[in-house]
Amino acid sequence: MTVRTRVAPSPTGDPHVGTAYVALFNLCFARAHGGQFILRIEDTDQARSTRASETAILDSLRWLGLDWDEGPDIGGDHGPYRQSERGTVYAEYAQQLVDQGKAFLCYRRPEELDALREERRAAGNSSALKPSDLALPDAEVARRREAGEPHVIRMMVPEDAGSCRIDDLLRGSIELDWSMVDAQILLKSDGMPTYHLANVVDDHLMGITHVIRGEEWINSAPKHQLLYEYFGWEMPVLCHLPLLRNPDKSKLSKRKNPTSILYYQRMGFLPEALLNYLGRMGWSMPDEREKFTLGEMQDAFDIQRVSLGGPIFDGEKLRWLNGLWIREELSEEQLAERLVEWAFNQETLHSVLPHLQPRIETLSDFAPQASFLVSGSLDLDASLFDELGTDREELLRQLQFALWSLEALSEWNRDTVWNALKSLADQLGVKVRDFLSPMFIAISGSRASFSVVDAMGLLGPDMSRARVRQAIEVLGGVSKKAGKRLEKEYRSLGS
RNA sequence: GUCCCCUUCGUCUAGUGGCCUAGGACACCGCCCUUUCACGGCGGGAACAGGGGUUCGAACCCCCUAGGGGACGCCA
Repeated sequence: MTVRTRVAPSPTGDPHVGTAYVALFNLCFARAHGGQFILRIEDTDQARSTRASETAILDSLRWLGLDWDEGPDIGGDHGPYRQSERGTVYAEYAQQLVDQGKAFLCYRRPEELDALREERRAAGNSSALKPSDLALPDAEVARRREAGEPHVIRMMVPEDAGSCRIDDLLRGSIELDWSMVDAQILLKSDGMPTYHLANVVDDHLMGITHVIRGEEWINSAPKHQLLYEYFGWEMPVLCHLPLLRNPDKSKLSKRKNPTSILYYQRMGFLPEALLNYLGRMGWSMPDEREKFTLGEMQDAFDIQRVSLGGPIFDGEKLRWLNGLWIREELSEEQLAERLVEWAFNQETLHSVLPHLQPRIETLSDFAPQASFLVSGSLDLDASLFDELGTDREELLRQLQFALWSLEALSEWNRDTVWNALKSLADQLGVKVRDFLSPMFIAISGSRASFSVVDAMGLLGPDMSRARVRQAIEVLGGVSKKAGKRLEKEYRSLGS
């Protein structure tokens, strides 16, 4: 048995807890059956894939204590999609399907696709585009080819009514209508495969027998099954895990909840406890014990004990569990080591001292002034903001805009943060100084602190964003309606 | 809008037809321990979404309704 987890680095490089969640279950399933667990980076989007985001997620998984097997070499290391050589392998498979009439070249332009989808949706049906919808007169195809217009390769899909049966390890058989399945692009115009093609080809070449992934993939299972049929390969067993949710039950997203593993690390959670908590999401030990190690989970693992209701990732119990680990599993010696490792080490001190040495008069000034750097959520008081003399609505607007602009940053350091905030302040016509003062409070909890952008650089993206989010809450929050209005205004800023 | 998945205390869950007047954990409340606060101990309130079947018997099986979620990209 061989199972794998596909890891898609996020555009901002945040290693997502959902990734760790799926990886954990894959690992336990594989190990419980004496099989192999492979990790595979999946990112065929050249525009956003970076080596840094790959490293970030891999490091985070390692920090959690997850380990994986090497897996067969099917060409290139874990960043194969950026190597043109590897790209052609997928192109060859796609071409093979074209030759067999199971895929076709498509010269449609993006605007045409939009129009076609809108038309279908207006007619009251799904927006799945079929081969017949996409067909162009031969002459037009020839014209576009001659003109050197880009094309993609799409897969053929059934056009008539009927349904496709998918077997799921947990849900039994699922019937999905073919009408929902569009002529999926297999090879993009840049020659890179889409996830769907890469997924099937890789899994086959790597001898994957079981695919355990998030529920969000159920709807594309027919495409994958069809591809296996087209290639004449054996289909792996599918298993769809429930999705981790925000407290409002929507799919766990960083807009509503901290989702980055780095955030939890920074918050001072032990990797064992976080992993333990993830193991309690939708799963339970046969004896219902709350605290267990990865090893214990592996040994007791039974995929059938996964419950299907989407669990809400809610930090309260995680905190309790983390406390339990600190109290019961760590000796005083070990706890001291953890603290040093976490923040109280030479390196961290050295990154802070340049900012604080000029500002302290006694050594005892240090801790109070640096405390916000090693705190989780701050004890923020709304009245601090009031002293600024800006009304709350305007403060909320500025903080929300700042948050959005910080959320969009793919690289995080004092300069990128400063550039983002500076240009935002300019666009809003606010003096940087005035714009930054509420940020000071949000980040440090006080009006007097060293440079807020330096502080954000030290705090890192997750904690900084969380602090801004917290400030917004303390100031009364942004209502759904106001949020929409602000979003519109924010979007118009750039143009 | 269309299709799919899901539905036990506020939250995480146990439960796979009789052991269920539904068990545990977090959170909450009360008491005890204690120079404070935590920790710990003891106790309390709190749920089978609704309606129909099937069955001697249904939280568990079937159907309908409702609610929630997901998917519908040259993202993964």
